[in-house]
Amino acid sequence: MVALVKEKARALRAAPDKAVKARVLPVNRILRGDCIEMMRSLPDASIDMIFADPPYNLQLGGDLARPDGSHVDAVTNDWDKFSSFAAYDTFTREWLAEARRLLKTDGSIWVIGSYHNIFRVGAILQDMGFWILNDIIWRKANPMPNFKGTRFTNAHETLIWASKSEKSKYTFNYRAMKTLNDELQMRSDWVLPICNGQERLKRNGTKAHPTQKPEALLYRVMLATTNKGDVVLDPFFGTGTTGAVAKRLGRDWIGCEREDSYIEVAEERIEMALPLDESALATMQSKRSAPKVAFGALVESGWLAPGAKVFDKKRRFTATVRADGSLQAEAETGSIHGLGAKLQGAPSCNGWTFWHVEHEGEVKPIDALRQLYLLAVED
Amino acid sequence: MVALVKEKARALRAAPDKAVKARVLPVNRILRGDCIEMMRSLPDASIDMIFADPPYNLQLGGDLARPDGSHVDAVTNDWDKFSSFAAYDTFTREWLAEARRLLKTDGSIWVIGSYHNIFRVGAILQDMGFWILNDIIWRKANPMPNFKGTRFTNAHETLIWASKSEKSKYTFNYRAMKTLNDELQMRSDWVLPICNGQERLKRNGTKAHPTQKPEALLYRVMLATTNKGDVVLDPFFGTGTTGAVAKRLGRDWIGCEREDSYIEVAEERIEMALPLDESALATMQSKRSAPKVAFGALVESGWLAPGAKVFDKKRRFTATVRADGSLQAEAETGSIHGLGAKLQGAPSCNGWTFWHVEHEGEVKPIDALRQLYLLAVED
DNA sequence: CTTGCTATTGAATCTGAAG
DNA sequence: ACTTCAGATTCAATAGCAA
Repeated sequence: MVALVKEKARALRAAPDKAVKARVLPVNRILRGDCIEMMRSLPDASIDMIFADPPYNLQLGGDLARPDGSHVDAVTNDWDKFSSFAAYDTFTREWLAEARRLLKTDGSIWVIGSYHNIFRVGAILQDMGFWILNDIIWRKANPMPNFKGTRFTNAHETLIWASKSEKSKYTFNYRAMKTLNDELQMRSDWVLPICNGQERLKRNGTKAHPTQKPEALLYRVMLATTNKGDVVLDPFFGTGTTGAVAKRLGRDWIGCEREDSYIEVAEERIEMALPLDESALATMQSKRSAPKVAFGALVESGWLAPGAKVFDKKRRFTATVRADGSLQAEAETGSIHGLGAKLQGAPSCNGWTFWHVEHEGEVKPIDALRQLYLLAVED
Repeated sequence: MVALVKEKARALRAAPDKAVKARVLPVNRILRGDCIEMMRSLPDASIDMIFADPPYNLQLGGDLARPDGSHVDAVTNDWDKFSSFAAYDTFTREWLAEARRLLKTDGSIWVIGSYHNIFRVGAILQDMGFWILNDIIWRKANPMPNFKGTRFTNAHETLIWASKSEKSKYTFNYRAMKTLNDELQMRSDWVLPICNGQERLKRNGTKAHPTQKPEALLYRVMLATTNKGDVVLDPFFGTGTTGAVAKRLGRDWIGCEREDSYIEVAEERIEMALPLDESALATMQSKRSAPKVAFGALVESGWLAPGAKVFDKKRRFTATVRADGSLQAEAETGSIHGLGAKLQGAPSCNGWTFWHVEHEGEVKPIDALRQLYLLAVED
């Protein structure tokens, strides 16, 4: 078994294309069984992102009744019972160790929980060398009230997003998140409704799973921290929200699940999920991934003549464009960035937005010329 | 010393009236020195509530500059430096052990932190036998942005509220909280602005303390979980927000603080604090903010599928919805507002009223979908 | 006195590819 | 593993000053 796993890992590193991935990884399938054992069958460093919704260890007391006398359907399943915090910690370390082995160097992991378990999970993540990137608050738009009036209404859950290590070059689709949030940076608190209505899966008229997560939550997680074609693993698959959203978003997925009844519901659900087509899947790209244009290219191709004057917005500084794309301001010379930084006495400067020109009677940053150049060069 | 402490504890249990309390407890005073040593001088089971704002162990890297080149004034104080997680844990266990000894059987403790430290604090609290009652999210109305676009904006801090044990008959003023929240149960997420403006204490023109907490936060904590005349201890007193609010609410307080400069500011501040009348309370506690709806939220939650077509009223322009909530019209992409403006050649555009969809056989502005979404999401 | 513009600032684990 | 350098990147609130 171990030899097989190693061979698979080699294959994956050697040629990570689609066919190879499908051959060495059981992609888009549910692995039936204990998640730790199932993870052991997968090769090292093969997973891009892990989403985990482990048991919360809720420690509920007796039955809970609403003020009208009706019974509250609490999470009382065996899988949520642990004899002690120590037992829960052992369980957590075991599945996280496998998760860590499976993650690629630049991969990241999400874990969701409540105050019952999330502090233990977070501390263990840190102890194991994961690097916390954010803690995210899912603020429930419609939480269950605190019927007895003994505490604050528990109206949120916490997600931890962590990279495999401090050095990981993790995926974060900043532009897509900013777009999704009406052109403001996406914050660490997310307002989303809980999973109910049509979305809530039923079996024989009752809820198929006690803690089904809303697809909107997974949608945001996956859009933010994976790319198309990435492999997402969910060790506690349940009714397959992760798989359904992954399929819609063009990501590959692997799920681990013990309970036959959940697997059955999940398979049916994912079967029915429709993948989005290419154009709908596209997201706003960050400038970082855009093709680079050297300032010199604008000079070469005549968008800006050598000898032209550029200046900062307040016209405190003026410089002359030289034939090689460098700038000169009195005795100082340098690149658009370097000279801008030098003149301001700043550690760095984005010359594209710092320097301006007069173009068609208007003052514009030279970045505007770059945009025009790019449009002209395309096709 | 130990004998004296025991005698004090006896006196306190025997006759816990005001005069005795003042004789055996250094009430309404700042204890100058290391918090663990200072706590050792106080008698067992003498404190009703502890509010602690310990160092967060931020582990910051190098300098950080804003996009405009200005410098971010980070927390670089020695008191926030620890050599490792293990060292931080040891420190945490030590001060929490004293805190636990000082707490009355039915007392409770609040600890505030960020993802850097709060998971460790929470796990240690549980290991020591404290019983977590809620984790509370302080959603900052005006957090510092993520200047480099590398993560989600860190827009909240976490508070843990725990009783001394599972059996504690802790104080929770349910009615007061409900009144404060417009007759709705107070939730576990609190929207409050950060401490700035007039409230932010200055010394020689610069902030007196790098991490001063807003009084509104302490106000809610104390109003919810203490009664008038209770003794509140703050082991990390800083500039004395806890003391100022305690005085205004008619609670007694004890603070521990090492730094002379903080003590000086705190003493002056508390001296000036006046008991506040009830009517002022309503204005200083901000109501729950109506969450704004981003167009992306409609996409995430399935009200509008990626790939759907939107168009202006006269159907001059058509665009396709993409996965991140951006729109695409031929070669152009952008947000609902930005693309609307671009296509019309207008300086700006309200995308909510400009773009329309077909919904239930009718053409409606997408704003109508937003209204439906809000109705569905409201409590 | 009001309105509008600009500058400042807040618990921050804050770049990445090429050489 | 190191350095170098192009160049990407910010939201809300408050204070101060000008009009």
